[in-house]
Amino acid sequence: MAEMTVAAPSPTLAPKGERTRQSILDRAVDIASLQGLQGLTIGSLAEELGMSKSGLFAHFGSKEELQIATIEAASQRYITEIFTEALHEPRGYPRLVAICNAWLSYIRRSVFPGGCFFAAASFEFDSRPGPVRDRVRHMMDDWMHALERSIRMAKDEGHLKDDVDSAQLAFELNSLFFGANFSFYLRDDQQAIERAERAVKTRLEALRK
Amino acid sequence: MAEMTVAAPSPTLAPKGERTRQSILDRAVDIASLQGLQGLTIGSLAEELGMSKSGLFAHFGSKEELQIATIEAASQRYITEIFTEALHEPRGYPRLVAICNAWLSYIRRSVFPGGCFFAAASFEFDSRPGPVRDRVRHMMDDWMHALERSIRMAKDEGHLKDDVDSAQLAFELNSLFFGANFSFYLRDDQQAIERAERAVKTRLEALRK
DNA sequence: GACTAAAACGAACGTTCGTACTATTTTCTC
DNA sequence: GAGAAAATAGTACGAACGTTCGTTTTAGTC
Repeated sequence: MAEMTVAAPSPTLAPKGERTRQSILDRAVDIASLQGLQGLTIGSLAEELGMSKSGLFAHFGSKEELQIATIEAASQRYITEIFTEALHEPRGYPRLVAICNAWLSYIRRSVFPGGCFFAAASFEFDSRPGPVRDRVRHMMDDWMHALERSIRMAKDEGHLKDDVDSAQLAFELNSLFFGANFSFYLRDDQQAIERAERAVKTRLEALRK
Repeated sequence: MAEMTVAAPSPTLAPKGERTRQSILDRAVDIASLQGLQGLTIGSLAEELGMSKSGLFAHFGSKEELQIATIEAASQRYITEIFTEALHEPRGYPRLVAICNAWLSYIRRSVFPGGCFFAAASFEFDSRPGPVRDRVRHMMDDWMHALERSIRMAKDEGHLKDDVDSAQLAFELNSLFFGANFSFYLRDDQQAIERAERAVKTRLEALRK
């Protein structure tokens, strides 16, 4: 067969393996958000990508490593979605509101096709000790701390009352986010996001200085 | 071997099959709360109960039927735990508070060893169409409606402000419950339940008439 | 363009999955 | 306590699981 390298696939700088790995994980994240991290299987993932089980498997070495890499890939998507735009807002109250809105928008737009990857993973692995649970937990600890930090900044900027308990408020906001996910995806409640918006707004304004 | 029916196993009136079925489901509910409804397998369930796969299988006819029966069994435990005592409280505000406290107590006591069965099932099946999702959804619709009803009763009794939106408040309370489950089981946050209690109390008292 | 290393494949492993069928044991009823 | 009915066990099945291995193809380097 003639060698007709018509055009380089694209001016990608990363080596082939890295590119494939990324495309595997992109798909893995979507599947896991629909079927769970347990329901994510190597065979069906390979089939969807049109590659062999063994070829795919070689990238990770074990199912557990695939799950962990999938969590890592999902983190990146999550962080991008929730923080990227919000960080353009001035620190304090505006940024906090932006984060809340970004979260609810992320649900409405189904950034993960099966709903928030981490809400699902949290409830799937909350009682299954092991490296996968550890990673999910670590990610959620990071997220909660980031949320607390943005609340603390709003206090520091003098936007929220001084006696606001950051961890308490972060707990409440996160609960509303997960509640929105629940009502939106399981109950098909189109009002779920408005409800969460309203609750967030009411709560924040009550604590405003 | 001599027939030594020393004592009737117990003065049970239900036929054998029914008794076995119930003991299977009791165990199935616990396993599913830990491993998920997907992770609940017939083989391991049979082994734990010391019976054959086929013998167990015959009770249900399919894995899907086992899952549905497990959901049904979990509903009963749920309803008992959340409502039985609370219904002794006078209708209105006291009963609403009792339901909230029962929910949080149900988490603290790990009534299901892996955390709330329905929180887990909701996030596991929210995007997986089929009879199992339908049952989970139906159960959760019932639960939310029951919660709304108890809020409406509190309004009718004149305990809550007239402009309280029952569906909105039910959404917020349920979100806090799920949030407590999340923080308690995934993050091992011992304060999770107090936080939820505090948030519930603050919210309810703000709406009190 | 040749050489090397990385990447992907194909086939097979042992195990477990859910399910089907038949035989045996146990329970219930008269 | 005999007979019918229900419950359980045993065995087998095809498919899918995660994983291993040896081979072949591809990509990157001089």
